[in-house]
Amino acid sequence: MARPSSAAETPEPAEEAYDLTEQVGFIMRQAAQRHVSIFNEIMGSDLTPTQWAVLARLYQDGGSSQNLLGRQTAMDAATIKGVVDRLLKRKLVQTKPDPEDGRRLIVELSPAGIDYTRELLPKAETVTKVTLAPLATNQRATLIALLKQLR
Amino acid sequence: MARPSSAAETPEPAEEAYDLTEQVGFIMRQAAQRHVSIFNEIMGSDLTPTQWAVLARLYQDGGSSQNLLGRQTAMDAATIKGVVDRLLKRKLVQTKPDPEDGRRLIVELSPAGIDYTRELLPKAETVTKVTLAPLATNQRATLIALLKQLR
DNA sequence: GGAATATCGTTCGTATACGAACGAGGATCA
DNA sequence: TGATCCTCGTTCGTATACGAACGATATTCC
Repeated sequence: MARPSSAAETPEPAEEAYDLTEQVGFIMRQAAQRHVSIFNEIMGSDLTPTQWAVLARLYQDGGSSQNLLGRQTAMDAATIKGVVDRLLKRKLVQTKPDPEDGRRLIVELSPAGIDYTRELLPKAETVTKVTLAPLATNQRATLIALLKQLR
Repeated sequence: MARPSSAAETPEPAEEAYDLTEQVGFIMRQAAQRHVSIFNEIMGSDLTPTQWAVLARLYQDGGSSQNLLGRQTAMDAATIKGVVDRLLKRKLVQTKPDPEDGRRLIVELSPAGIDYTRELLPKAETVTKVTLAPLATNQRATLIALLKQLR
């Protein structure tokens, strides 16, 4: 019962067809969208994830130069500038020149920004909890460990 | 040797401080950034991940209405319009009214778009491979399974 | 048939995201 | 000291991303 073989046949067993919906990038984009949606629901639409990243970073470690702040929050120089500008407009952060380096602009939380950030911290923790809610406890640590390896 | 208890003390053991760099959202954003960077290196800067998503989806399943296409590629109506417009300008897709529904605009690959997509398929597979390269084989399946649960 | 409702595509405004280019300031080293 | 190189902040242009509102068309239901 052997099949007749022909030169045109490809001998490879089941060459996987490209399926967009199975690619990491596509799935990760969807997961990120869901996360942002949860963020907006819980934190309110007046603060974005990147803006929160800046506030949280400044709250944790105090002020730093604008470019360094960008590196710490995973934004390039152009992006962090826009974010800082918008936080400045809302007076949640304040800036001053670095006395030790004329190129640098030090960004730090304003007193109002400190209060604002402190009040939002519990909500931020909830965002993470809700995002990870579909996973079992041990799966959450696994996911985070795997994602860290992809950075 | 019991500690004197006071009303101000919190009895909880080791309240976890909020650390931005340990939150899924932040880590996922970094992983996504790395992925896009790999995508741009391999696919060339003349095509974005979302544009590729549209081409790949149309290549797999043929034309569909613009809004449906957006849902299939995880973009809202406003976003998919911009993406389709830019692909139209490059003549990689073409549109026509749906004869069965006067509201719908059918989007499909142009002949040039079919060729273009077919040529890029191997590179798209490479993008996924390179993105997942830091992980062991079994970890890759785990990561994808976990991300799918977060959508 | 006709009214309420839903979907489709479009437009506007705002916010990331990032490559590229630029001038000003700082560091290195001959 | 001076030339070279690097870093910092800024600006421009392009591309997602999405809420909100709008008119046009379909569908549903009475």
